[in-house]
Amino acid sequence: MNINQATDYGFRAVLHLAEQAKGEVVEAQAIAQSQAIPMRFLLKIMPSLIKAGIVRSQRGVGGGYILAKDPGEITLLDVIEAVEGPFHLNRCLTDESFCSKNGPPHCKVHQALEDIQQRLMQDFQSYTFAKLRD
Amino acid sequence: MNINQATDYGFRAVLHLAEQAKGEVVEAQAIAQSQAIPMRFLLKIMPSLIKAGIVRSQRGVGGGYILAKDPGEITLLDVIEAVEGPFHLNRCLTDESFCSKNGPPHCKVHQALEDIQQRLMQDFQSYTFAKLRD
DNA sequence: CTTAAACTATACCAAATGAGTAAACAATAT
DNA sequence: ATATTGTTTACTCATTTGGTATAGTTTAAG
Repeated sequence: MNINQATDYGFRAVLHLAEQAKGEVVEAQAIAQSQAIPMRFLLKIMPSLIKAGIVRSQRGVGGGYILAKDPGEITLLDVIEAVEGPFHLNRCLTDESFCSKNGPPHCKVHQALEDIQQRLMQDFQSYTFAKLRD
Repeated sequence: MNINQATDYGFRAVLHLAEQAKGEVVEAQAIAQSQAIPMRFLLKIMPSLIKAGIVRSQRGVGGGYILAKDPGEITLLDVIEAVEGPFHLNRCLTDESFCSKNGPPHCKVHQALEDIQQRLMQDFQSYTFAKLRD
């Protein structure tokens, strides 16, 4: 029941980019050092942020990373789902077949978890990197 | 970022006990069958519910499990913490040394996660098994 | 048009966790 | 005494986690 390390590093990488002057490209090395993220590991995480449309990259000399959209448009949930995939609190919410009481009506536990999950996702969504940066 | 299977089984085991007439002792076999929980696995989970003061057990012929307190006094959070241990959304909230930006003032991400975690815990706490049972 | 500085894609690895099984043990009602 | 029921501990196997390594691709600059 916790956010994994890759996602945590993702948060900090995006936050670092959000703190730059607009248009500033930052190389992996700089992100890794300033955020205390193992360089190689960061390089493995970045592509998922790119695929999710959160970050853009530039290769070659003078290359690096830059946000693909305004920090106000990027939320904690975006980064979580970019790195970890679709958000689910319980595997019975991922795949009905895991629910020992599946088939409508769902069991009470299932229903409660679904509601809690929805509120939690909204909470994660309410934090943009513009908000976090300030 | 999800609740593990043991905890999910814990929820359903406690719910099953909450659905019994007051004073009714239910044997592991019956819980396992009615909730589709592997018997041996259930037997391994129950002691943590007992240590947490949620359930009591009775050994020997005619033994089994019974809630140690009123279903209205047992919350989803109680079961989660009984089975998984203390609740933390991020390892930097468990152990400061994991936070790349530790030392006050905490980084913005840390602060946000702390707030989200607190609301999530309150949400889990707001579901009692009396509520779930009905 | 070569080169060095970046990122990308795979593959690999050790340790931890997850999900479940097994066997020997302890308590208790009859 | 004994069969029944929970307890404890250990074991197993697969997956995930967190991280490293290596070979490759893109590109600015000389």
